[in-house]
Order: sequence, then C-alpha cells, then structure tokens
Amino acid sequence: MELSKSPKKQDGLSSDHNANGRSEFNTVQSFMQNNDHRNNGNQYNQSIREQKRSDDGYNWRKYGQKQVKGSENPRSYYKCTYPNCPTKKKVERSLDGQITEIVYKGNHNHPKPQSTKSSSTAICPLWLSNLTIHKQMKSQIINPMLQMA
DNA sequence: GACTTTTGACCTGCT
DNA sequence: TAGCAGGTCAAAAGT
Ligand SMILES: [Zn+2]
Repeated sequence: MELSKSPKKQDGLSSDHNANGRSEFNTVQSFMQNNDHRNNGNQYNQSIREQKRSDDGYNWRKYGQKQVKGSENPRSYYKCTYPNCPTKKKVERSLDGQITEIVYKGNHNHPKPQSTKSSSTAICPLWLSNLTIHKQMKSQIINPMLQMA
C-alpha cells in the first residue's frame, strides 16, 4: 500500500483540539486512578492475576499508537483478536503505567476466553462489553454527565 | 513458526 | 481549499 513516500508527514502537534464530537466509544475516564490497585485488596486481588495480558480477560491486539494533542500520554489502539469480534478499545496510559483513559467501542460476540478456572464470571447473556468495572464508573461519571446534558 | 508489538505512512473527517 | 488531528494499515522486529 505504501509506495512512494510523499512529503506527507504530519504527525506532530500544532493547536489543541478537542476531537470528541464523534466516535461511539464509551468513555471511561480515569476511574481506576481514583480507586487505584492499592485500594485495600478488596476485589482487585483476583483481578490483577488476570490482568497479565490485557485488562478484562479478552485478547487484544495492538494495531496502532498515537500521541494525541489533548493528552500528554500516547494513546494505544487495540482490537479484539476474536475472528468475528469488531470490538476495539483505546487505552491511554501514563508514564507510570496507570490508565488515564479507556474507551471501548463495539460489543463482544463471544464469551471470555481462558475458561480454565471453571466458570467464574462468564457474562454470557447480553455481553455487557466490559461493564464489569465500568458499572462503578457509570454511576459516578456517566450518570452525572447525563443529568448535566 | 506463529503471534504480538512497534512504528511510520496513509486515509478520513472536521474546521 | 488546505491543514490538522484522529484513526487505521501493514511491514518489520520482537517474544
Ligand atoms: Zn471480542
């Protein structure tokens, strides 16, 4: 696809822009930072063990990374490795490795892989995307936002 | 050897 | 219109 490289390079920065008008992504803005992993070892203990790969148990493949203007941290683009899953997600991490922003797009059409541990929380019906933890964020961020709108 | 990550280039939408 | 910024692709490198 890439033949003669034209003088088209423009991957820098110029003015600050707020490109948030489109994209049907579900914004999950830094809700983990507030709770952090060192909360107190509540329910995170078990979750951390599975976070070795990605975050929520699904398999993601990174297909891009960009430095957005509004943020200082680079934004990574992931896509679900499942054959038919159109789910994508954008992850913005700080230098500390902390997620400053997670944005999901689409829904999974398959159960979580790696069911070596019996059943656990196999959200079969409806595939709440990854609303497992987002539920908290939803009531804390989305809800107030909806009310404001 | 297969799969994932990295990274530069390209495409598209918006102002 | 052109330029900018976000999003995606694909080849190469790494695990
Ligand atoms: Zn999926």
